[in-house]
Amino acid sequence: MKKRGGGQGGTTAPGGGQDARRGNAAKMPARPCAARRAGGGTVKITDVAEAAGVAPMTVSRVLNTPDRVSTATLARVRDAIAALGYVPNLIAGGLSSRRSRMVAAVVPTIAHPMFADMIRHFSTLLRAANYQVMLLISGYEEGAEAPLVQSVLTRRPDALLMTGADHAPATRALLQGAGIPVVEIWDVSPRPFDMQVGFDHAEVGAAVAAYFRAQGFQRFLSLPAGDRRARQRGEGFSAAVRAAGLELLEPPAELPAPSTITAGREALRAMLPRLAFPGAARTALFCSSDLLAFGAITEARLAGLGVPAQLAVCGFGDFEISRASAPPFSTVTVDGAAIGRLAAEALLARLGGTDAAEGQGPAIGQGVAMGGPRVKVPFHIIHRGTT
Amino acid sequence: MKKRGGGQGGTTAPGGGQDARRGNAAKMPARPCAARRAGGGTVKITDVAEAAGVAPMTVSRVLNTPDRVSTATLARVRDAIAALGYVPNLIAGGLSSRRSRMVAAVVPTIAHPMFADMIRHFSTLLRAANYQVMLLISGYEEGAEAPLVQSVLTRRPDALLMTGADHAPATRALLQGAGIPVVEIWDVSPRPFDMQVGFDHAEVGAAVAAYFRAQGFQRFLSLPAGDRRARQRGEGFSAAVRAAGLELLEPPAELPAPSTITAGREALRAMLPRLAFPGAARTALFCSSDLLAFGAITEARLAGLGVPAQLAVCGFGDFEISRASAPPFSTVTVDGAAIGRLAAEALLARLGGTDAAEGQGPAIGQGVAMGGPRVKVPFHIIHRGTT
DNA sequence: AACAACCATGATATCGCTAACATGCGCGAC
DNA sequence: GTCGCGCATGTTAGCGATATCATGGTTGTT
Repeated sequence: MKKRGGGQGGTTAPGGGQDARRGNAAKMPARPCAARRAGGGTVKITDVAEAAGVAPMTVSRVLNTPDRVSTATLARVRDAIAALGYVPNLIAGGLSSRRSRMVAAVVPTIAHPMFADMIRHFSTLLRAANYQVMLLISGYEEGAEAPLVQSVLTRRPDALLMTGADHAPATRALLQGAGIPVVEIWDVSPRPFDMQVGFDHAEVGAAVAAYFRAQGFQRFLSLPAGDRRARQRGEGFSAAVRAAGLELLEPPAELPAPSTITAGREALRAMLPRLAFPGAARTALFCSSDLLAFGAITEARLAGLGVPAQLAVCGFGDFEISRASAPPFSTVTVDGAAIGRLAAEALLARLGGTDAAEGQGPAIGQGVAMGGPRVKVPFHIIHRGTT
Repeated sequence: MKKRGGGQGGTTAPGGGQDARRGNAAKMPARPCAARRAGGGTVKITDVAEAAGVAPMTVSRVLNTPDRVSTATLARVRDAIAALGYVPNLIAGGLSSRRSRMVAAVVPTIAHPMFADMIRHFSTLLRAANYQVMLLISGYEEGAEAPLVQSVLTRRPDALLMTGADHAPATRALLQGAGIPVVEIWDVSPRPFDMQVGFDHAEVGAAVAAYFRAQGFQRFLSLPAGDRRARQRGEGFSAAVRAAGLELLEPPAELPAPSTITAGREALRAMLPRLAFPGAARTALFCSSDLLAFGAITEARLAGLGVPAQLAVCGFGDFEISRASAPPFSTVTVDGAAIGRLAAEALLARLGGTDAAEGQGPAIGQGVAMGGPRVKVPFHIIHRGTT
């Protein structure tokens, strides 16, 4: 009673026949706003049904399974929808159908170009299948994930994308309870929670070490940022160097996460005494991020250190700056777009293909074979002038 | 009937008394997963109510207005919630209460550090008031906004943040119909849709021009990226130069949006013939983004052009690279964090303060006076070595 | 001592939409 | 001609929570 009287915004519509106005609205398709306001609330499916002279269920079909509605009815209902400016209420629809048509994506940061790329491709594919992506930024703190996941599960996403493969027991329990498809990206682990699309970060470090060794370097340094996967890359590098019995410089204090140019500069400055003395051997530096690498190169040149003559540098991420700064520097590239795409395809396959409204066959067969639940995407070292 | 038999995932629970199992669950708080699975579906509020021996409404109160529940009941219900691993269904709650506890934020890109900053602060404040932020990436295409807004309105956000102040009529109609608070950020316009927190981009350009003129420059160049607000900044700069009757070089073909380092390099390379000939006058360059500025500086130095001796450069955005590259370059800074914060406070004020669950007084009086609906945040030119 | 005011809790009726089943109609097959 | 099948549409009954009003017990007040 009172409920219906006051609109959402708290405004009260002056007295007047609702039904009469709605009847009018159907004949005046040019004034959606007027129609909207007249009702004192928002337009709902029954209003459209009434205007089009059909049952609400038919309107629902027009929106969700238009091919099961006759052409004439379809047109009539669509006209009514346009005339009234009807915007479906997915909250109600979701409650009824038990599908939210929403996929949540948890990433540590959006500032990282590679994550931005991944998300873009992931969203595009899901949107084409009629899912909306809800993006959640978790940061790099370890304990922040579970509350975030709990809060998003509250909205009953149909599927979940998580960054990283190691989760707190609390998080795992939540995911288990939710019973929805989950894809972990950007990392692989021996014990995936559900599906995975990523790569082994330690392998990246090892590959960079091998790459440097093949060029005859005898002295190595690793600068990893403070997050878990950056440390894994650094550790893979250091382990390979140690295994080969070569010299590994001890890095300065731990760097922040996410990485910054400034951190790279400061770390390199701290290392200068061991890099720039007369007769120092060439050193091969691996940075866990291109931002660190750019900072290190900047500082090295300011200090008069030859790059790559005295210090060779390889970054990670293939950010634009690695290509576009002078000189361009070597880095490791991972196809972030592919990760986003593969993750989306993996989820869509589990969700039962694309939506009927846009259906062009199942999402599988797109040229990608999701053999198992675990997909490793390749990475490559790009040789530029700094190695 | 059939509905209740099969769970969400399509699995069927083997025969067995549900009620008996649930009774057990209440006595075995250590096994939430078992409890969850036993029901054949997800745990709902009635399950918790039964386990705690109260009415569903009381459980709802525990979750939403805990101060209206007696201490003893509170504890009992909370135990039951933990024991069953209950995750509230906000889809159902939202339908009933007509509040989604969700605020949608539409931004053109998340790659831009300033947007990332804004969003972070915006989200933090809203989350503290028990709202979730749904982030939507619109890109820089003009027509993409309306469909995006329509699709998000489908989820009935309680409020909306939009980037920019100029929207297509279709978008405005949608917003009007939604009847929710809207804050436009990152720009101000003479005719705000609802609330605004931003600054005048043309003023930025004009200020940079004045700054250069004060240093005696006679020759100017503007490199704006292809998006609307970047062009406004460029236009403000050019207009000021023209108004002063000074020389304004014609820039090369339009740059892309969002801006890149590479675009800055290429644009500067294209301009070299008019900048680097013998006896050329000093030129003052304003770039609509720090990425363009970095590219331009990089290319200028490669071409042997003295910076700032022959080419002075000022960027926009105060990205890390403007501070951390060598040399650091001049730029315009806007407090993105403040925009995010002010936008959040403006919305919260309209939404009626923070949620009761976390309530610590209204959001107003946080030290910021939202006088009118339109807040202009200041910008500053940061002088570094390149001007 | 009687009554109002208040507090904690419960019962009931939706919120707007869709799954599942029901209906009626047209059309081809035998 | 009649049966049966399939299509377009309608009817009914929730989805899981909360707004609102109702209830019974407790406290404070004159």
